Amino acid sequence: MASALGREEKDVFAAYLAKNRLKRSEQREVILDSFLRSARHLSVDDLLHMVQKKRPDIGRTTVYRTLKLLQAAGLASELALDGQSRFERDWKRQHHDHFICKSCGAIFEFSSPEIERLQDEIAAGLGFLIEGHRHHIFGICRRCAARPHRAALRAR
Amino acid sequence: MASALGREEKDVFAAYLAKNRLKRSEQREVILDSFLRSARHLSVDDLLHMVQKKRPDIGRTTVYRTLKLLQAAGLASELALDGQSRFERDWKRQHHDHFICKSCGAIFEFSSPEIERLQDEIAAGLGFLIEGHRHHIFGICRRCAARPHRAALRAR
DNA sequence: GTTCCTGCAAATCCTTTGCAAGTTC
DNA sequence: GAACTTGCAAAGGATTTGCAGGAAC
Repeated sequence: MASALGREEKDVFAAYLAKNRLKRSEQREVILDSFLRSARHLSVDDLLHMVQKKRPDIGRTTVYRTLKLLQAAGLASELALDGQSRFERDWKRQHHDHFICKSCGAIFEFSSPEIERLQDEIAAGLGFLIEGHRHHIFGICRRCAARPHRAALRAR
Repeated sequence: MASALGREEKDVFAAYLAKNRLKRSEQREVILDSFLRSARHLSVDDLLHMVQKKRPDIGRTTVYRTLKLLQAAGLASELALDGQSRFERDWKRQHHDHFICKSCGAIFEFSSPEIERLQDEIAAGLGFLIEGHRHHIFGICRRCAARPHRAALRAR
């Protein structure tokens, strides 16, 4: 099973490395594998911990560096959240944006072709060439809204 | 003229301080005044420099602290951009979002009631209570698009 | 007088970089 | 062997905090 998981992405990464005359390494393989198995929206620390369960000697620096490569290869995308970045799989995923719960920190995804279209129209009106966008909605998720005490507590 | 500029905002700030048993100070006045005169979307450094033209002894820490107060008073809002925050006036301004030119760094504003409405609908469908949102569009502005050399240069 | 402010220096937090040693090709 | 990687420690940059002295109320 392990070998089938994210096979396509592993191939893409291998091709990316080859094309750029970079080398494979066990660290990079372990990091990519952990990344592919992970829940979405992980922080560098989340990923580091997963990775270190398999190879405790892999350092944080290497995780940072490998995440950069994954982004360059089109496999990961970064979510710049406040002070800390989070990363999610990006290979062949449709574009989407995020709701972020201020109470529990959970991140939900949404997408709206209509919003995208409106965006494009507005940009076109300004002569602006869109390269990307980030649309974050902050609030309280359904679950936290249903538990006022805990929600209030976590929000500090 | 100076006294008329942002009179309402100055009153709001004075009221905020009073209500919270905080004290006025010349530093806070100079900082608010500079903030009100400024172009939009200034960084802490931009504001610090403006402030120090009038009072070179005012420190960066005080600017940070005063910006927090201005936000709490509803006079300023923060734009968390990548590594560096920017601040803009927020008193009685209609909500808007931002285009950011990756080439020259310029920030343009836009707003779309339609997008807001779609957002609200999507959130409602998820049982999510919206508290706010940030919608940033990145790309190349009309001016930079018209000057390919300079644009390419600045983009590094 | 008490409480709040200020500026400095030091501390944080996240992320990047320099470098010597180890790997991959 | 040449070129690339790694992990550590140190550096970076933005922002916050501890604290002693100074203002405001």
